Amino acid sequence: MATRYESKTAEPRQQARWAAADAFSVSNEDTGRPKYYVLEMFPYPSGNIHMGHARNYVMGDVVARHKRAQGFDVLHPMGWDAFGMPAENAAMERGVHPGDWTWSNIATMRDQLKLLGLSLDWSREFATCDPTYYGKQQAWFLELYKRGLVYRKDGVVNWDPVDNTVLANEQVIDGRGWRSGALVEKRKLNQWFLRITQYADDLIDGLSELEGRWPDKVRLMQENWIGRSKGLQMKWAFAADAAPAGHDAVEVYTTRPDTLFGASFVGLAPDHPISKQLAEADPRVAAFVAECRKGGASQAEIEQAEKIGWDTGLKVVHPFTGAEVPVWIANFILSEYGTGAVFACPAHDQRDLDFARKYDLPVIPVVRPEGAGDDFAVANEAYTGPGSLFHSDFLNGLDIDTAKAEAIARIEAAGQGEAKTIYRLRDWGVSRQRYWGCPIPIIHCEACGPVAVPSEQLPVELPKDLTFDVPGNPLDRHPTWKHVSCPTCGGEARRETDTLDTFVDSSWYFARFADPKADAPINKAAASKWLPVDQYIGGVEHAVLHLLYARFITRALSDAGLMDVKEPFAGLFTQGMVVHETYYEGLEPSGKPRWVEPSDVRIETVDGQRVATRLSTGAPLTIGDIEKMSKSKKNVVAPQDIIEAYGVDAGRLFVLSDSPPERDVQWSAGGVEGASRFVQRVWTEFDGFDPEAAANADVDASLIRETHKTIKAVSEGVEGFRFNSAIAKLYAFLATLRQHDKAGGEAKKTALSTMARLIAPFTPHLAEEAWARLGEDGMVLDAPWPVYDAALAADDAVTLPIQIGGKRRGEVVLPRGSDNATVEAAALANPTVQAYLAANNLSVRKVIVVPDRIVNLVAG
RNA sequence: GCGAGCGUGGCGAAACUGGUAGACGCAGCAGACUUAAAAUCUGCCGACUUCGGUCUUGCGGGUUCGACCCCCGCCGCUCGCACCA
Repeated sequence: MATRYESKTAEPRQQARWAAADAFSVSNEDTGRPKYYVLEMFPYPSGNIHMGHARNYVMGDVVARHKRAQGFDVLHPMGWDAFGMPAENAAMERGVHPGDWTWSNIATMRDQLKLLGLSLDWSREFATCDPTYYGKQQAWFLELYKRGLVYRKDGVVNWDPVDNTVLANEQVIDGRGWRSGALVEKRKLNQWFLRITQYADDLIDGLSELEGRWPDKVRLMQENWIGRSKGLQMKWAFAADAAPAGHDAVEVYTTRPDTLFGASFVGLAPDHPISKQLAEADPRVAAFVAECRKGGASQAEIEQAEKIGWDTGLKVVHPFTGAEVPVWIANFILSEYGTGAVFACPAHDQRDLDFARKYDLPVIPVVRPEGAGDDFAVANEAYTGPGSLFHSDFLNGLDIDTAKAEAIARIEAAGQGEAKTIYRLRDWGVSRQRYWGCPIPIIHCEACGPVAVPSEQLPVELPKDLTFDVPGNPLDRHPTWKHVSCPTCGGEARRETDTLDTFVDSSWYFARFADPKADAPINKAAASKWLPVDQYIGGVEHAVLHLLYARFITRALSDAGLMDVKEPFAGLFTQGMVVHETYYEGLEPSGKPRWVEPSDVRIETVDGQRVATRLSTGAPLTIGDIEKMSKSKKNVVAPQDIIEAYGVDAGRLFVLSDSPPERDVQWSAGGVEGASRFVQRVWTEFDGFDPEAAANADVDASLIRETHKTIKAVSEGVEGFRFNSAIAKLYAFLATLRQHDKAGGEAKKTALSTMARLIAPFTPHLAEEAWARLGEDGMVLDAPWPVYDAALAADDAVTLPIQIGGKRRGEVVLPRGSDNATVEAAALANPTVQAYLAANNLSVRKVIVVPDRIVNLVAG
């Protein structure tokens, strides 16, 4: 009688074996084996491991275990992205110290994570809030400071009024703070910046090397974010005697110098220095500028906003024709982009056209599509397509690219401007007015200015004795911490009280994992062994945040000689979320649904409809949308509960089996039960295996074929990140094994041994138990990945579908590799085919044979 | 508005470079075992059908011996950027 598989005892037993063998610690010494670095985006210690984490880390674990079986030295570390606002919020709400709160969360989550049976090298674990980590960050920060990549400036910054701190451009989503969701305000502050724009070209150009190993989507998002455009920066001189004081020209930027002959006005941003100067002199201009600022901030408003303008009465001179062109102030011109001023060619730019139509300004087409005549005109839609120049003097007849080059050449020759590449990307503002972050290692001295903290004084540690009862930066309020003497002159000085954006912490942690205890920020030799990360796995939400910052910092640190790698992540996979149906029992008076937890819900099918009832009260429930698991909607399923009920392996299997990894997976109780059944059945196969049972030649041949087909399919599934397909093949292979449950001999044993090794990345505990039950040596963990043999997988006979005119009408079974003439003869002789042809009065005109696949009869 | 992606049974999905659409799982139905239920096992499970078949991958067209796959035009959904000159 077969025994039941007890995950509750088996899983801890196997985890203990791995721990006793220290199975996942990996050495920095050269072993002669190739290296493979698998990394999942490390978690913020928010309190508990949730399903999204679990899916992320299980995917990484599948890759890590598979690569190990393939003979690689696999580095698979784990750490904690431990600085951040929630810790300070907890301090304010509950009076706990952010550090205590964070470290206790880490302890909880580490235990939860260990339940998942991940092949992690825990000896390399660290948290970014540990001075042994952030002190090294301060060291390299100062290195970049020395090299001019860190600077301080007054600037208009994004201010999050809820978190009371500054945000970088990347951290403002739809005008709101990425974390708090509060509407972001503009403030003028003195801030520290990292010169990411210096790497703009390199960051774009590097993307092409990642083709194929990074999702196209992410590469494109980064490219768009950096937003490189090539164009012309040029001066439009004011007409004689008409210049405003202190200005002799308006400097504009354009990507369409080819359309210069179509210029009908020059536009200034409301914040342009000339606009401001005019506003000071004329209250009507001031009123107009104020009108432009009103409502400007939010996206929806910008979209709706009508174009408005103010004719300054000033005129500038066209560089080619000498004609006078009016200067307008317009609300749609951005002061932060380019020079904050443009020349407008309404015929070939929709915004300019909308504006020109409203204010009745000339619209002169200068590019016409192929075939259009001299009368080509635009109505209310600007022409932005390809074509050739006309109405344009010396540019007439040229195509757009040639005309651009020619216009630029003429302007440059005349000394009126030059070709220029500009970027949408701004420097990265890294100052945060918060306590729980890495202190910026700078001391401000009245006499000497900002001075780097000397290296022997690093790390600059955070003080512990603070109060969090008032808003604002607690560091700044600390009675003594900021008062220091100047390292240069010894005079009275003040520490920088801003801390670094936490995205700085996560911009180099992957390099620190190479040797987390190194004296240098990065152990160059160890980093050279392991980096780049071969497979990085995480959510798409970091496409232009973390992933861009990390690429920048890696380049900067390499240029500073701290490491030797430019591109940190050779392969990237962005995984989908874990989502769950929501349930609610009526609405609150406020109109919000009264959410009910899934554990309190029973789903039945009544008359083909899914009906939800509340278990505890029997009340009928409404089934809501399928959404990302979140506490507020109560649609959360905790990994620990699943492990308790079904075991880790069933949970691991389910999060990977139901959807492709890049897509969201919908959690369902039924789904995980199915996975749990699979675990049981696999065990039953191994447990019931009788090594003494007699072999059977026919069964052996088909088992061997299926074994090899499965090896191929599962290997390809794992390598191609199609875990769901790989798992489906494993289910199918189990069905095959079950069909031959009485079989014995070598073929059956090989099939089972292969099964154990193929399931090992997904259900490692079960695989170990099965391996041991089979009497194999050692751990399946160290067993080599099965090798596919095409010859053994090949069927002797193939079933060829017979199509007539592309529709399947019958089939014929023939030996594999039959020649076309044989196939053709067999198809034509097929009784079903003959009957069909006769019934429809058709005769065969042509026969197409795809060897071993299909035969198609063209009939008429 | 611009850019990218997606659309296949009741549901999640599969189909490798154009070659038997719906593998595998969930839900459902029927049966076996059981005093009964659960568990387990076996079978069925796209739609229509006069049981011969016919239709079927969002809609309309095209290319091809053959299209979920390639091309053109629509419709719908999701994501990213958003007055970037």
